[in-house]
Amino acid sequence: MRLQRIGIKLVLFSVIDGTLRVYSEQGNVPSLEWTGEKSLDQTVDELVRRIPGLATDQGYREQLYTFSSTEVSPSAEVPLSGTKVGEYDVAIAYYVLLGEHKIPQSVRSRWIPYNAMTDSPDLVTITYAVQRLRWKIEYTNVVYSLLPAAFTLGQLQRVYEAILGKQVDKRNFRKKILSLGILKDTGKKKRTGRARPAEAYSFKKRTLSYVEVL
Amino acid sequence: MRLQRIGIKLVLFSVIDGTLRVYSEQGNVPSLEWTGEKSLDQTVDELVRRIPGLATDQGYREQLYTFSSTEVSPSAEVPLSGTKVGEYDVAIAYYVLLGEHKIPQSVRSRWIPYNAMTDSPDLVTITYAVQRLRWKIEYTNVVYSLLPAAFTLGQLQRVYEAILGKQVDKRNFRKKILSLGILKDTGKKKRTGRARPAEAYSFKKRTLSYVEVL
DNA sequence: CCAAAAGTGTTCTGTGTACACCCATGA
DNA sequence: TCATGGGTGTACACAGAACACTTTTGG
Repeated sequence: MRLQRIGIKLVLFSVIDGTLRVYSEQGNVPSLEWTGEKSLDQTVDELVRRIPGLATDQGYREQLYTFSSTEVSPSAEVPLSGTKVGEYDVAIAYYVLLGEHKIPQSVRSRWIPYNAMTDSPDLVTITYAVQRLRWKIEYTNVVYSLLPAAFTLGQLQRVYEAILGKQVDKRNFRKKILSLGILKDTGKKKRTGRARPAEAYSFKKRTLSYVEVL
Repeated sequence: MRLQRIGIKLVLFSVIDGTLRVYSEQGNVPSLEWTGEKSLDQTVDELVRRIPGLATDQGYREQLYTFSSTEVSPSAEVPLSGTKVGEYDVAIAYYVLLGEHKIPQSVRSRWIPYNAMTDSPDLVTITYAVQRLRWKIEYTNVVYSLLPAAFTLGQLQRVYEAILGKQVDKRNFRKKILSLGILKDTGKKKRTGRARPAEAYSFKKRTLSYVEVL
């Protein structure tokens, strides 16, 4: 029985300055060997805690895929050709969503716009993570994890636009998002720029829930 | 560094006699320890080959999830509470789709209707696999892997109904499936029951392709 | 002639999408 | 007063869903 090295890879997302970004050092996504001493979850926690300025127990987490360095068969989910698992035989990839407000200014230089990661060895993982995230925001309330407790519809829309990579119509966006019934109006106002204050909303639930598409 | 045991679990699906079934022995889904000597893919192959009456390189395969026996954090994808990974510390689950015509009559007794698996220790895995399969047939042509090269629209509809667990309207089903443009009319006829022969269709592509929802 | 499955259209409803202007505020 | 973002309604196109009868065949 050959010794296997199992790694955990973490794609950390945040929407900062209206741009979807990932945390990266030297073009790589954070990773850690899983030794089996702790659970997978605890290992992911540890990986998050190692990121400058972050605590654990923050944000939304989801397992993405388990990549194998020797994978050959066609996979429906992930375009495997070109997949790098780096120094590991198997890498279990996760993504985590963090609100901009939880990331100290001082460490934001390591948060890179995801579409500037084209040369990263982790490109496949990142691309797949973005795809999964795009799917997820369409039919769940996950974006709660990228926003502060209270926010304006404008802020919310900018988060969606950053993730989807395209602009959406303001009126249609509001109509749809309000019809989903996942937001509650706080009755307060909030100013985002230097212009007119906007109504502040919050999520009814700040845990993942699937949206009634009816 | 503690020694970890990594398992591969396999949910084998087929639609037999109009019912979605999984292969099971004593209520368990096939599994195998992954020793690291072969790739994950090769190990899955080996697991398929061990099933009575089956060859490898058959059907559609997709990785589902990597379960950890010590998982505690809430997962969006999979309801983890109650997840059993059996004798392993970590289990990587896959599902495979096989056409009824590839399964010898003599071994069909081990193919159990999926909704009769309520007492299986693999219930969570199976349930999740069914959910993923349901999603997948909505926006891809995966069902090709559950049907012979030529089939009638009636057969196709019965496969959909078995997977979705509900009946669908014949006219609406035909309208939609034909509009997707994934089928081609063979010009031949095929008789399924003892009644009027039906037009035979085949899939334009028998590899996974995503369907243009327009 | 009967049982069994094949085949075929129309109507309604709801959702997505396109689209333009006025309002409140701070600088 | 100007720049900035907030806020609002309508019309059209398309897709999903409901719904019933005739046809072809073998037994």
